[in-house]
Amino acid sequence: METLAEPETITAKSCSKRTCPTGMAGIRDALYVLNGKWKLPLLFALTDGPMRFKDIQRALGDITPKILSKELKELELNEFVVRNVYSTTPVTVTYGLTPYSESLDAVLFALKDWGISHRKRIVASRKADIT
Amino acid sequence: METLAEPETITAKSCSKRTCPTGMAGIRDALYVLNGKWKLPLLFALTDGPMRFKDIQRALGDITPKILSKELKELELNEFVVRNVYSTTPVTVTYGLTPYSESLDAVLFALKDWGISHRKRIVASRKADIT
DNA sequence: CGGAATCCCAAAAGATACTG
DNA sequence: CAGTATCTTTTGGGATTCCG
Repeated sequence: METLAEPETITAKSCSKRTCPTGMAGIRDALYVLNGKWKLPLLFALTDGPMRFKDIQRALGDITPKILSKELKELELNEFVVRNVYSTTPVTVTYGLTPYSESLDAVLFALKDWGISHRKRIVASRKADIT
Repeated sequence: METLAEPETITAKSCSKRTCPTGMAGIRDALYVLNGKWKLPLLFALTDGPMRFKDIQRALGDITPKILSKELKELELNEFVVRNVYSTTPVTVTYGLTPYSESLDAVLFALKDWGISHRKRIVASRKADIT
């Protein structure tokens, strides 16, 4: 996995129109790195502090070790996550967020808040259907 | 496609810990509705106003009509998009954003901004590699 | 133009088992 | 515990063709 798609040179410094190439490219770049079913939930789970492999697995519910391992590696590659190994017996490994990962906070929170309020809306409209 | 995953009843009203079940569920709910490669770019593209099918296709680059059609239907189902039909000959169809879709603005902007600055970071570090 | 229909493929994700 | 290895399934997405 690479860290980013080919860098289509972007010239504009800022964009008034929201669909300007830069804006669209921004969306796509972000999605390119945060793709898949697990990366955002994973990052969110780690915001409380480093966790061990098995604990992450439990926190995310039904992710298999294979997938989890792969996702963690990709997050490491993109410098969102650090892997720490402790020489206990048996060995202990934790995964924690990097300082750079904090740059994603706005995205994470916006997404979380929206998800929560969206669910409320859906639930409310379902009740209305019944009534 | 349904509009939301099964409504695991959430009790907590607010969360101090970021990884509390509600927060995690929020992320997953959001991702459930905004999944795939195209939904966010699509919503972003429409923020400048309604567009016709073919124009959307061009704006997104290489999306095929089949996929575009499917994605638009899902966005319609979730009340982010409205389909407008004009009885011209041949018929004209436009897709526009609903008021509810504005609730996604924070997500869209956060994602776009992050993507832009992330690219800058990558490009800068590549130059550093060369130097 | 605005799609639907059909066929096809690669990649993502899951199940299961196994190892140091 | 912290993963790896294999295998299988799913599904997202693309190519092409065709129709009103």
